[in-house]
Amino acid sequence: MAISKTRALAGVFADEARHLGKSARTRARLMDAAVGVFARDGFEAASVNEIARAADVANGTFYLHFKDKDAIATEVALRIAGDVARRLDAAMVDLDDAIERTSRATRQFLEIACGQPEWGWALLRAMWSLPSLRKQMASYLRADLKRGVRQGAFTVKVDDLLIEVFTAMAASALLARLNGEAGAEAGSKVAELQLRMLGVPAKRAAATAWRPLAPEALPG
Amino acid sequence: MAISKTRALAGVFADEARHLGKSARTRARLMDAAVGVFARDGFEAASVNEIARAADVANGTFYLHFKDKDAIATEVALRIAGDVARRLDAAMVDLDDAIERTSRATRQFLEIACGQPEWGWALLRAMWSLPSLRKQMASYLRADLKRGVRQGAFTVKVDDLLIEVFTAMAASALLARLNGEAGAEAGSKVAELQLRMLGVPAKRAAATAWRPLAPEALPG
Amino acid sequence: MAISKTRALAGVFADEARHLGKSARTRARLMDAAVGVFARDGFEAASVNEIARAADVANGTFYLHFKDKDAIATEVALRIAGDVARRLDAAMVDLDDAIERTSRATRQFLEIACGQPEWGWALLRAMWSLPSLRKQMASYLRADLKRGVRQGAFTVKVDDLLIEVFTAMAASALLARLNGEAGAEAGSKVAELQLRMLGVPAKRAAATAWRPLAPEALPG
Amino acid sequence: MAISKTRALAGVFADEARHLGKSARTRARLMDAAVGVFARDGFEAASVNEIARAADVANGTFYLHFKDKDAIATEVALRIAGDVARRLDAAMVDLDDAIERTSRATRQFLEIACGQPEWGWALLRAMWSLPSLRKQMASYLRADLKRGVRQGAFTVKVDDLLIEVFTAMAASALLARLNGEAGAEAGSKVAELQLRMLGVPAKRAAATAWRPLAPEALPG
DNA sequence: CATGAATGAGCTTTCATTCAT
DNA sequence: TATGAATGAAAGCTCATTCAT
Repeated sequence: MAISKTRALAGVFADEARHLGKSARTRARLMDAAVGVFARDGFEAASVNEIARAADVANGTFYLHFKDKDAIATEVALRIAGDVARRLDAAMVDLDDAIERTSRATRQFLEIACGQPEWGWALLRAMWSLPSLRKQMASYLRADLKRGVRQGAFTVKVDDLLIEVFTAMAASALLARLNGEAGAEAGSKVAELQLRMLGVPAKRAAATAWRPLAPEALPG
Repeated sequence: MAISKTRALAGVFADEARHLGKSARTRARLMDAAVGVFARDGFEAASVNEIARAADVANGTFYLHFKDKDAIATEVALRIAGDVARRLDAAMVDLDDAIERTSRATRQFLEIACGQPEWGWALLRAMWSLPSLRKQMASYLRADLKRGVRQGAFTVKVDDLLIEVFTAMAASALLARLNGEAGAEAGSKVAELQLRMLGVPAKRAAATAWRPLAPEALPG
Repeated sequence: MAISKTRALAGVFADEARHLGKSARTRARLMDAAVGVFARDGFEAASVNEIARAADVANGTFYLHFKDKDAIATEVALRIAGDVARRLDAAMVDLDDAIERTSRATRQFLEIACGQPEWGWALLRAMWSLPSLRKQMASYLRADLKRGVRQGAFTVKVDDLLIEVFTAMAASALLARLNGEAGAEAGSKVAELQLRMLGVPAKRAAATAWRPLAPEALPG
Repeated sequence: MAISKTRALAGVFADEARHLGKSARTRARLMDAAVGVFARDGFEAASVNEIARAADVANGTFYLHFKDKDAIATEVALRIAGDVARRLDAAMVDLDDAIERTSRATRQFLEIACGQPEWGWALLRAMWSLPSLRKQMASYLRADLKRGVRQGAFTVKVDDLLIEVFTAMAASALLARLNGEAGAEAGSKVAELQLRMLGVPAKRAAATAWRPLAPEALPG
């Protein structure tokens, strides 16, 4: 516990960089700080000085590590997205059923993003302004949707628009949760709607989406 | 055609104010300019100076007509949303079937927003940063969804989250169209997905969503 | 009483101009408004627009009557100073004793200026920034001081510096009263100090400075 | 002499900060510049940009060192007042006679303030708009006036109004000297008037106020 | 590598002033 | 005369970015 507490304080990136060189550690501190500042002030209102201050480095130091505000924002977003995707993947590595996979992906995505609201906000803002991020997340998703079609579970054509729409549904639920307008059940609600949309019979959709998540599948 | 071209150049608000006093015309010019700047730069990045320049008035003139950027943004967003809602309403005044209404609302919303891409972008950005705008649009939608439940066509619970999700689906399609990633068929695609999600049988959903829109129902 | 109330509402200048042409009346309204705005906001912070608004005329109208803010300020100050001087003069027309005259001048000046705090502030600010105003007020004063020397009551050399110092003493008392730091007795206190400074024996100075002012000598 | 000339050019604050860090030196330059601009334009009319230009730094640099115009004005005024008070105090440390002290305070105050006309103007303007400055200067004065009363030399009641009036007399002499309307004798003249006002017999007042100031008591 | 003082463009806002009506 | 919309210079202030140390 003490360790995880320290982790939280130091920030996830700083923690990962603990054993790297000084430069990498400073860089990581900046990224952790950026996540916090973006989440608090929003991307536009965040200032480089503020990020540097939060990272406890001189403002000039920022520019040794990042070209500008956009650069750190993009990097942070991609790293977060990559991390989230990796965790989702790991949680579903031995799961074959597409319906189950799709439902879990949405539900666990929300759990992870809401468990670390700062990351959640950063992700949300990044999904809005970084198409490349959406593309990255889409590749995992596309595979599962295609799998569902192959398995005869989904009766839709899998194309870019479907991916966008599916993603937007999850994103809107994330926004509602981060805003406090929706509770923990939002994940199941949206997963159910998504499955219905994909052609899963209502009963099956409800059963899958509302089945309790195994504790080991939850974020740690 | 010549006329509609002039209209486009002058901007919709300026056009409406053509016969009003000088003050109202300047105000309208500023609103048209704001639409363009918000659409191009986003709300946060837009500057009052830029809006004034686009409206071809001195920067000080802006403050004769609006207290600040928020004031013009809110007014523009509400006027646009009101205009769109009015047009949707008018097109469906004699339509009773909820499935039909819901499908049409999404499809025509996209037609209208894409027909005037600047308005489309402004709407999209406003929906992101003005919750009040989402609430306003939601009220129309909620009525139709409830109607569908009453008619036995929709098998979902109508709550805030459903509204948000439904709206997000339309918004994601709008984004794809404005980005050029999706074509005119995006409206039907999304409408179909929405109907499936609401519980409409796949066949009926497809039939309704892809039925050609009567020309008179299209925006003029 | 009703009349004097109306006077107060309309402003002194407007009242004086009641029977003049329209232009003169507008001009007078502007001057009354300026007195109020200068007193409330200070000269620097006062804006022409605000004066025009207080006078209930269009902002452009201001420039038909005054070249700029300085012009109206100077004119207002000189008119006020002239008015005050006239009233002081009238109240002392049959008074020969220089000691008495000097004491009364200070005390009644304070009464008048404090009776109309807006005029008081305007005067005070004007005395600070308009040397010409100080010169104007000085001429009356110089006559009385010389009279006192002639009468053998004052044992000082009457020169510019004495006038300035004497005036500054009255002004500082005015400031203290307008600030609420001093009460009605400030006039007598300062008058006594002035007389002592001029060489009047302490007893005589006190007796004169603290003798109740005849009611008819008070401002109406 | 060459050195003292350089000092004058660099400004007193900059000179004091010569051996400090770069930040402190820039800050000092800004304060010197502010003294000059306040003296020339007055506090209200002075602009931050103008101060920065006079200090030969970028406008943004100003805000690295001071929150706003008020902050630098207050600091400058207090530093000047403190400096003047310290010098007066030092020159009178072994002086017991209240009459002598009071006379010297006024005369040397004028010498100091006129020896550095910019500081004189800044002081004058600050006394007008910063009551806190008057209060600070008053505390020294009050002690000497009370001492005079204790010693039986002054026959007045020492209260706030007396302090204000006494201060105003010195200030008016300072103004006259800075304006060029009065010469070096103004100090003695005013000191004499002040002593007479306080109750010192005319002869003694004149003798004290006009006694040549020892050279070592003059500002260096 | 890191620092942090300095920069200056650019933002929001106010306001004295002009001018077509 | 009077109006009031429009102007544009200039104010206060912020912030991404550079650079000497």
